[in-house]
Amino acid sequence: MPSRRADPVTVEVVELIGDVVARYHMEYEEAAARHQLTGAQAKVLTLLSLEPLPMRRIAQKLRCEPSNVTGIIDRLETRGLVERRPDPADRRVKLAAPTEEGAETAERLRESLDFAREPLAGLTSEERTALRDLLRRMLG
Amino acid sequence: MPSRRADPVTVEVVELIGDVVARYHMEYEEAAARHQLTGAQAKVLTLLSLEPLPMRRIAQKLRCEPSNVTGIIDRLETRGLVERRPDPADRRVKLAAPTEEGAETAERLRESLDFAREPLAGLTSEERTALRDLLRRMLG
DNA sequence: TATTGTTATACTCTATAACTATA
DNA sequence: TATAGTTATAGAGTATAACAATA
Repeated sequence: MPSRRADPVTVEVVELIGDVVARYHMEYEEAAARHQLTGAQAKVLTLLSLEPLPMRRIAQKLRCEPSNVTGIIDRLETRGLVERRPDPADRRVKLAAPTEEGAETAERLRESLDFAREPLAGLTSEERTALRDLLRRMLG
Repeated sequence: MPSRRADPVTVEVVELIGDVVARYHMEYEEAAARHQLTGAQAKVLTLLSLEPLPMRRIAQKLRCEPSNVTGIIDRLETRGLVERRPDPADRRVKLAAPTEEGAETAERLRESLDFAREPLAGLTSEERTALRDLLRRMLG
């Protein structure tokens, strides 16, 4: 039960992280919307652009129930961005994979996702490295 | 159009921030769920625990349409955590305010929201200060 | 029997548009 | 007329439970 009173610096860091989270989400949703995608759809399309995945694996990555993935993939498939392929090794499995258009959309999405790239540009190279090391240590 | 290729350190910092965001959200939703609240309900209850607000102001803070706030407050009110009060200065306005139970719930929620407090404990005082300064500069 | 994906259902959050009561 | 809040509606994401096909 880590409910000890935190020191002022820790409190401020937590608040700043809250600001970062809010800003990240806003920019992510906006970037997705620019491509007529919801946040969840953008996330899945980005995942699949790295490698095709079984529905089950997508649910695990999203930390949601598999039944939800059906709808998300349905909507991406309707738009021609994703397709379902059989898995030769297991006929129960369906592999979701981006179409050519889906891959292009994922690439444009990645390019337009500049979160923290611009704000980070205001830091010196040494500061960015220091930030990286601190975040690494924080995340364990 | 800031689509210049980012240096490797920047890319890694962006990824780390993505990890922080994911973890923050997971822990926030879990803390809310422990009190039978959704993320949106927890956010609103926390806002109102600082000061009662007109419906319109809540929508602005949440960056959503005012019509959505009606439902969120409805559900909090049904559970006896929030109440709507008239605004003496403008009879069109309704002020949402936590009940006593709502205030207690908000307080317990705050205590259980230990995100980054534990991970931050692994850093030295100097490191936390450095992290604070870097995040401040990053957020401008 | 166990697993994969789907369907059916219900709830929450979301935006849009139309409505009401005030101002 | 303009503003605050609500209602009505529709779409998306979520969890739960039950189901078919396959392992």
